[in-house]
Amino acid sequence: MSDALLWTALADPHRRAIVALLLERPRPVGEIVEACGLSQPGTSKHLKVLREAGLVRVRQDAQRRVYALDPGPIAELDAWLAPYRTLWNTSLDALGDRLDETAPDTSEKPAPKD
Amino acid sequence: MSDALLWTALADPHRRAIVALLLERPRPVGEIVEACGLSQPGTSKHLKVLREAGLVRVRQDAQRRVYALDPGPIAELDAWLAPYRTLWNTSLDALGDRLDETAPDTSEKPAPKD
DNA sequence: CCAGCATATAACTGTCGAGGCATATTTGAT
DNA sequence: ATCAAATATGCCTCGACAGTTATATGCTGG
Repeated sequence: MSDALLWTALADPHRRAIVALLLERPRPVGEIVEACGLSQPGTSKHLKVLREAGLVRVRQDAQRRVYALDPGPIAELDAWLAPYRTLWNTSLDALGDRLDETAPDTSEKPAPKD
Repeated sequence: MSDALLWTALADPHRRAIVALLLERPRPVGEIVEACGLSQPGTSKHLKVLREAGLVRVRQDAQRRVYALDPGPIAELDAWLAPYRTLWNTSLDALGDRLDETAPDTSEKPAPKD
């Protein structure tokens, strides 16, 4: 489908934070609310956007709704990225002076900031 | 810089189209205007957003301004994506055939922890 | 300097989305 | 049946942003 939903979903920093949270483990809404410091309805809305983008799925457990990450759409993102990856692999030398901006130790832990 | 600019820049479909155009080759503004079917000022505004996100650079050639893609920020996107890549390695390796990950010979930067 | 092309900026408008509060809905417990 | 807990939805406001037209800026040749 159109990846417009995917991009708009990930465009919001709160939603990226939620996605990062769910990368660690599935969580009920309450935990997510507390983690991202938003109101519960606001968080629910973000979760709805993420659901409609296919980024998360819900499992019902008593009154709780446990949200979990769905890797599919993120794989789509990776596919979108693929053509560009060749670009910086090949032109790494030419533009390398611009590329070494990030600290060399940023690839150790899966700790998405933001 | 903050990747918020990067995400918001790529959130717009016209801007993604421009980025795709510049992947093929650098282009002056006129070409981009014609390609994405927007007004010239509108296109210029999008280019400004892409510039401020670091996604494109400009080279002045007489009256023309030739825009070219800068792979740096897209590499940041790839870095953001990295933790999630492991996720679909484990769960659905059906689409995992494209994951050469970052090139193995990029000894310049320590390879993502695989 | 002047004319003309190519691009950027300004000012304005309409739309969309984020965030808040109040409320509805669903589920479990007593 | 009733109540409480957990989550979703409706309504509202406000600010951000895309897109337009008109105008300014910059560059080049004559």
